Amino acid sequence: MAEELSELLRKRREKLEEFKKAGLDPYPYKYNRTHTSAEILSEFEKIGGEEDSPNEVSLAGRIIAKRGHGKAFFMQIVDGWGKLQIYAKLDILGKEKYELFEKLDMGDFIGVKGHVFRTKTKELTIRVSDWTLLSKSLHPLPEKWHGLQDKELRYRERYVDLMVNAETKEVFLKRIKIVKAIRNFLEDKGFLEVETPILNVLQGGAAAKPFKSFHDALDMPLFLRIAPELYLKRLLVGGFEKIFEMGRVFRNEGISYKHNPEYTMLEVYEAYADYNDIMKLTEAMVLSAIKIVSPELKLEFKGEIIDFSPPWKKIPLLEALRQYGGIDIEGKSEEEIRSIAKGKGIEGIEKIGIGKIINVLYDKLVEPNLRQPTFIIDYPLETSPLAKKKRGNPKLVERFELIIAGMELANAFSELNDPMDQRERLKKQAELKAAGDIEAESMDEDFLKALEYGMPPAGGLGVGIDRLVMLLTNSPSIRDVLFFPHMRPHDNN
RNA sequence: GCGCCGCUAGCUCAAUUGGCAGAGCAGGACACUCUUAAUGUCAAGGUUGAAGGUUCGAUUCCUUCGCGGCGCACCA
Repeated sequence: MAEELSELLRKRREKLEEFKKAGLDPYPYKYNRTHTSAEILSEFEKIGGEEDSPNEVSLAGRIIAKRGHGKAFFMQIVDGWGKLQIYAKLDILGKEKYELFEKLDMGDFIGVKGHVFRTKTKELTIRVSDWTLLSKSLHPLPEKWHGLQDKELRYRERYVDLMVNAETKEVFLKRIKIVKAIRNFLEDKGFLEVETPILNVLQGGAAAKPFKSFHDALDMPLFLRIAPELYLKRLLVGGFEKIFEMGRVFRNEGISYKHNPEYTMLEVYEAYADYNDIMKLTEAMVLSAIKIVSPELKLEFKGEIIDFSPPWKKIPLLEALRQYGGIDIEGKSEEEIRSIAKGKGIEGIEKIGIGKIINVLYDKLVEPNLRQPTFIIDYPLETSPLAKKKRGNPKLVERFELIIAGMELANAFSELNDPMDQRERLKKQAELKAAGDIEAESMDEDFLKALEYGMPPAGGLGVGIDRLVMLLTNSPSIRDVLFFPHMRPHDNN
């Protein structure tokens, strides 16, 4: 193995040995720092050109730049809060400590102690009186000017990407704030955060292909959840009136700029509310997150300006087909709609039902053209087995999706709570499943039993958190907002 | 799953028509006590993603495979 290491890796291992020989522990257990980089910058802001800080500080972090000058040395240290420059001098450290200091590599963690002063170029800097090795780095860092550019490496070795590309870290800090803003918004409104099973006996709550797993002791197959919906509704039955869950769901489907096999979904349920109430809630909640990154409610996404100023457009699906697709299917027979779809070049629709055809028409003709925030409302009954029929039109359901930049951000309905109706709809789903539709819902008798006990009228909402973060951070791919997006493994291990 | 593009030193990138594979940064040696993409001098660093083929000669042309990116399909 040792012979196969490149020059650079070998050199670093040699240095590790040199440090050990000099009596340094390359991996000590702890370090007492008095300040973070940000604390030093704010606390010693007023220090002038000629003076040193009255007290010594200590700082810990990673070396990200080295500038040697013979008998003096500058380095940049980065910690969790920012960067700070340090300055070491042979006179102060003494020959032995200074020569070891010179041997430090980019990427090594050190702790330094010293007074804070301001350099000729007005930069706050620690004058190092003592230093400690905290962790020896054995790999070279990427180029200091361009950083790590290769997308594959950035996703695979995210730790390096985070180390050297400040913009990457920014995106994830924003993600954390966005998630927090949404939690705060819901908690302020009296919603309680709950947790439900991820290992499911049945597949349900969405139209999607699940991942399969297996429980050895129980000797039974399990599915990773595709949505928490049916468990959250059981909680409505149990008496929780305002609840939400933010968590990972898993879908065994293709990967694209807006799809990852596991992603973070927010689901919200409110008793005694309908989809109109949920629409208002959704708008207010998303706006509370947008304010984190853009108080003026306008932002750029992939070169396009998205204006989030409320109120957002609200268009019935059939109306959207007229406006964006140039087709009018209102009151048309199934035959006529099929021929319209064929006329638009939609393939493979002979076997699917009329509701699905309308969905396909919508997906092809409308959704890509919806760039500004828009609620599409009132969907065909057939494709929404968990939503209540629309008041005054039983062919439709009370459902909306929030579309921004051609992406579905949210999906919500007036939740179906009629156990007889729900049983009929799940029966149809079970038939589809038996006929080979792997995305169809399962017949969930326990869920139906819960509904039979009585579930209050309620509105429910699902939000794709990753996609929201994409929009708010101008990230072109879902992989850019996931610390560790799914990647095929490489051969070499 | 299909199509197009990419893969060259640790990193960022060059390489003319198929003719000795190069630079910057990082790393090494030397010099340098306020630099900040520090600077100067010198030396080193490569199975060009993998395997095969065509050719006197392949980073370059062809085939297969791997990984990635983008688009399409599927989906949220």
